[in-house]
Amino acid sequence: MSSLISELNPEQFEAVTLPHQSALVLAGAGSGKTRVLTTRIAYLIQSGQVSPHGILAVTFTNKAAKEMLIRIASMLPIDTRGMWVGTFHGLCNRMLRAHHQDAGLPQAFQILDSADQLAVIKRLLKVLDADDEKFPPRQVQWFINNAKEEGLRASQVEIYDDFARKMVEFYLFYEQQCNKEGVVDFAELLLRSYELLTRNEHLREHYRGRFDHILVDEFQDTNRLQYKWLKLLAGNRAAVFAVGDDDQSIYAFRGANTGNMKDFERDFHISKIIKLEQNYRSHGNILDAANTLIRNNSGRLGKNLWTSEGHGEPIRVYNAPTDFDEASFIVDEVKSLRAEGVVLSQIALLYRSNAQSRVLEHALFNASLAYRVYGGMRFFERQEIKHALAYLRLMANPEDDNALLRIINFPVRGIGMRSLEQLQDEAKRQGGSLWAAMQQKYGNDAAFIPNSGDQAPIRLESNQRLDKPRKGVEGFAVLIESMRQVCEKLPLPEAVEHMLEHSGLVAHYRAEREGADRLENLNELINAATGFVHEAEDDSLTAFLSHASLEAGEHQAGSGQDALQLMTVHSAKGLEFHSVFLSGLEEGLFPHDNSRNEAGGVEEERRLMYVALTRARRRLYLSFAQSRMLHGQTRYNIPSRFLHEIPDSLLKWLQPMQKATIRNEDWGRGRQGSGRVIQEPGVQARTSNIRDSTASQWRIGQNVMHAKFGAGVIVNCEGHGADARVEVRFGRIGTKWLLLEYAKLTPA
DNA sequence: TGTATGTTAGTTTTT
DNA sequence: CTAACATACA
Repeated sequence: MSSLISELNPEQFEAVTLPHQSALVLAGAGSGKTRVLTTRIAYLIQSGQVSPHGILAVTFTNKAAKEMLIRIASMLPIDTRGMWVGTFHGLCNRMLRAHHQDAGLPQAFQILDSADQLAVIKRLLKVLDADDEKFPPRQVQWFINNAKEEGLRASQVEIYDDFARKMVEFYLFYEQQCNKEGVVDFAELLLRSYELLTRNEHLREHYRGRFDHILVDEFQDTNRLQYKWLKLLAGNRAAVFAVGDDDQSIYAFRGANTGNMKDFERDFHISKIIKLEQNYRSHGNILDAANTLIRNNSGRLGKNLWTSEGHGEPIRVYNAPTDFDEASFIVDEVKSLRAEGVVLSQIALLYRSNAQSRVLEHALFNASLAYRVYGGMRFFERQEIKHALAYLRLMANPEDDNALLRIINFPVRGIGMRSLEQLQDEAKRQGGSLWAAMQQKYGNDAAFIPNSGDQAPIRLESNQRLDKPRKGVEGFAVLIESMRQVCEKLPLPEAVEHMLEHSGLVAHYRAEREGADRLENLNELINAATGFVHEAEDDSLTAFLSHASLEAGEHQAGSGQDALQLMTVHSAKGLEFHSVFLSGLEEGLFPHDNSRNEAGGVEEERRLMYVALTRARRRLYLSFAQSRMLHGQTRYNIPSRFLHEIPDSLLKWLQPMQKATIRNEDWGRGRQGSGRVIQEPGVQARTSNIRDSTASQWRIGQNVMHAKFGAGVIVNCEGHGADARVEVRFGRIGTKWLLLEYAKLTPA
């Protein structure tokens, strides 16, 4: 026991050993948040205050949940598999599976991921003959999810105009369709579970009696519904231990509600907030930069990171003429870092939006530096995997129209629009699923399924193709039903293999020119099933399908080789690196243009910046480019306001290497007025102070100052003499056309 | 039914 | 500029 808690600092110790009461722990970046959370769980169990059974710990990502379980297992000699540790969605799924009848769901209900959900909505809008100009499917999806995350059913949504009326109508149809098919989307998992506990007093009391301690990770990311769910589950008995950091709330755009922290204080009568402010990750300068920056936000709960380590190196800032130069600067620095002995996997290249990775990748590729981009297509989202899963889903739950439509003619088996329309009409007439309509049309199971009942299972040798004798819709129905019968009796991996072979998927991709990768992925699906059977408590097909929906899998097969890490700032949250390059620090990019109009948008961007800064342990580079190719156009941006929010004393402005291509413009020096130009070996001073004022004082890309609007950059020029006008992009105001004769512009 | 061309949008993302 | 999506055509 003492070994568990002996190495904690006083605040961590207090948090870990808190008696049975609800608490809010404000855990700064790198302050040992996960450690506190898992150590508390171990402490509670080891000290006999609670059994593993009485704990519920919830996180947002599968990765975090897995990490938590691993750490608990390393501290305690217990089997963690039965513990209620998981994501909100995972735990809700678990609850709904256990009480599917009470929740009004079929036993094998399937989970729709976002893409599936969108497909259902598109289908529905088509059936309703909705104008997809006025009602884009994505917006309908957004509306429905938003409503659900507010805890509202279609019948409960307030209708304030015709548009909302239409949206609610779609929502209602969508609800009915999902119920008919026995499918639930992500938000539905939460909402169903919430409603189940609300309505069913018996169950509510059961779970309230069971969970003495509820622990919540990344509490600042909870949405309204998740908060209500927690509150409902906790009742007035459980101790809720919420850990979070309001300064790292970067998901408001998807419903995260920082207000939950303040509500939590009130609703759970939190008398004292424990703050973890000692940072074990970064050197002082980095923390000072982050602290100063975030102080510009209002309504913070308040927190200041500190370290017992020294100041460390200054933060390096680089002002590049173009995005291309910025990339090559990064490449050069990475090379010298590597020469100093920093491994590539400890270096991160961060950017605000994915589009920015392109120019970086290009430069890295040319320099033959190994890199890995995060955030691409994930395993269970791949087309071929989606197809395979659709077969499995249809076998598990034939009412799943979405799955059926995906594969009824894939691989092609001669089912065209006409047969499909007939089927859909029939389904509409019956008010049932497509599968049901199929049976109606082609007779019931017994009539068209060979070898059903108690006879020996169909023998499926590789030379015997089931889909050969019967074509079209009937053939498809026979195929699915016979595969279902066979797979029922097989262990999961073999069932998957059987399906892959007999569905024709393998043959299809084998015939395809570019199908090798897809075949490999299909093979990997069998491996995934094998792995799942070994790890999971429940190794049924339904459980595997839930797993596939809830856990889309690692982004890419980690090649394992040492490589640079490229990712958005969002995906870097929770990670740390020896060295971090943050590129594209420009107004319009970071903070992003689209955030400027949103309420609290810039503050969220600032929190994002805060997250970015605090990823670095030892060395931090900030860079921006004066011109950048975006959407096929060259954009001229001014440096990000965030750069100006970091004290000069922490920064070291690097100078570009002198190259033959350097243009004689006013780049290559530090921020105006800073006067802090520090030379370092290998880096030369700015090219020249001499400006050719006669030729073109005002040129595109020129930085200027305006008395009223402040710093800007010229993005366009036209006219001559008294008519001469320039278009200037200012940070906050946007772009303006100014007559040179009147606007008092000065070069900056 | 698949290809070919045109159109349009283009933050962040986990479940 | 590109990639994804949609509509048009063979």
